[in-house]
Amino acid sequence: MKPLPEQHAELVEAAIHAAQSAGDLPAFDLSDVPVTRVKPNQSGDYASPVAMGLAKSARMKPLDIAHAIVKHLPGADFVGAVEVAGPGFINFHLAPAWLRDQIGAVIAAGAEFGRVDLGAGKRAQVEFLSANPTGPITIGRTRGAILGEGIARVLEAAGYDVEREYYFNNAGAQMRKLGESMRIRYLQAVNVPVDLPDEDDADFYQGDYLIDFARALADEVGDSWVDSDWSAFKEYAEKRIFEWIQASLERVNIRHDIFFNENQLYHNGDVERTLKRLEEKGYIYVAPVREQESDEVKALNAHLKPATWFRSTQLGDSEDRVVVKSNGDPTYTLPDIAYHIDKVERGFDLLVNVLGSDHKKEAEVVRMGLDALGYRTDHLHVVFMQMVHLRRGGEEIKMSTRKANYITLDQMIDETSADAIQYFMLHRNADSQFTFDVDLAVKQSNENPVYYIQYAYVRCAGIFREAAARGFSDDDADLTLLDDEAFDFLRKCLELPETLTYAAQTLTPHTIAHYALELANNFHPMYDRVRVFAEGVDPDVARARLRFYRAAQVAFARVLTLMGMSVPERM
RNA sequence: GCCCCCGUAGCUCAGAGGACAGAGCAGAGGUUUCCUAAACCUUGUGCCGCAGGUUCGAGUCCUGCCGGGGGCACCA
Repeated sequence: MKPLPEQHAELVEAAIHAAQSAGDLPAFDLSDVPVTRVKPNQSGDYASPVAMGLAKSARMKPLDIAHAIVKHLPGADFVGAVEVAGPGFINFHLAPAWLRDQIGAVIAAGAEFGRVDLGAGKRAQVEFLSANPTGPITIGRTRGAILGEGIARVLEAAGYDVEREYYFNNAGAQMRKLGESMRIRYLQAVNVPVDLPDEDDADFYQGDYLIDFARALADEVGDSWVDSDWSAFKEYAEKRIFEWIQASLERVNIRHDIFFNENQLYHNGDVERTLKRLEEKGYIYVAPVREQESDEVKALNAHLKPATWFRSTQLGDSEDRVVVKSNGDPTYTLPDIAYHIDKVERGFDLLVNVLGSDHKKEAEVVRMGLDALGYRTDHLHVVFMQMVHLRRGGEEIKMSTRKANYITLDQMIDETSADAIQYFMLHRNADSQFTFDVDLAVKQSNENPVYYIQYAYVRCAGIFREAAARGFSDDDADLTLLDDEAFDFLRKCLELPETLTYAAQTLTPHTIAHYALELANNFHPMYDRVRVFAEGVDPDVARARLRFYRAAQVAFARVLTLMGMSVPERM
């Protein structure tokens, strides 16, 4: 279904052209026709303030323009009463008959309800999580995972063909440290004396999980690995951690389509090729320090081993960036540019990358790298997210990843629920910090939006259980008997297409969470008054209401699914 | 120092250039012969950080300032 604001805008545009042809409006260029939703305390459902904006170019009073537009407005099944109000607003009321038909339309759409064709025929890729396999998914990474998956689902609902990708690096220094840490834990497990690095050692992974892995490994191979070096242990730890990550993700219904290993960019020569191409374009130089440094600094550092620099200042950067260190190893930047070239060359229409806001600079430099080589980057969007704080018992919990002072996704799920995590991780704008309140997430009351939303669906399901028990059917329901309050709720349901469109365009899945809460907010008070099986309800009215609740149920199932939440029949 | 984000009700936060600024929670009081009370009803709250500007119209866009957070590696 096309969003209603868009449908109204098309009518208004047609009306303006018709009015111009008829001489009721002068000729002028028309850009976008604005249509907004009308607030509940105003008259109408949708409104266009277009007349005010045209007053200058048409050299007419807004009210006269509005009347001219209304006069030439083409008919449409969804348009009921139309009025001009205030300084020149054109207010549209949805047609009652059309509204009644939407109940059947929503039911027929089912799981597809609200779908829009914004991305029809287009391919999108969402890269998210992309954490190196050095440890389990912590609460911060969870936000990235839920956000990425939320964006992917929104894009799918907006008609895109979506691929989910996980980019990882299992070759760098961090992985070597992991292997070393694992080796130490293994030696401990087989009772070989070994110095345990102290807890401030930045090279040592403190997590208990390595102790568990080491015990398991010792049970498996005995002490036959005591002379192995870090790489064997790295392999083992990596395998176990990846299994763990995927099992955790499975619990929140996240499955990536592609796992992209940074290594392949080295093996297939992409990294080297990227460097060469940048060099050919004159963006590369080799020197001990940045070429912008003073002669004094240069002379002072002339004896140092040179590094390879990307002249990003030519593309507006504040300083040039190292792409190959003086020891010959590339920095993260170079393979990252190569990776993005690969992504762009795979021909997606939309590329989304979910990153922590500490990667802002890096993302800019990668974009500059693509610009330098002439790749398009306008379809590349990076969604940055800020940190998650954790609160339990009214107190903030401090977390540090390396020091094993973290909380894993698994722990969070066990302590709260997968549904709570989905909702809370999604409900705030990505680029704002937010605090996950463990106590609130498990609270079974109206303080907790998770249950409030799910309960709306459960209440619908309850009605149909009752109907089945009584053998009462909604066939041939006469919807003219349906209550105004129910239609108000239906109007809210019909906002899903425009909400989805907006969420997809701005890559803001939190708007869906807000919408879901609004929907529940509109539902419960109505449910309280619009009863199906209560004393004194005429059977024909009951039939109409039952039919309506079928549509309401579809709407709640849809928003819950969009948020990755479960759709419980009972609570 | 440079860059990014934020500043809206007591709290947490929505807000897509349009009409009188809006949700949830917290506070106070009430509701159950009825499909689950994980619910409902009633009730108060705003110098939208400050100052300019653009606009017919600014919480929304621009500039400056103040306050808070984050980022600015030959780490990933």
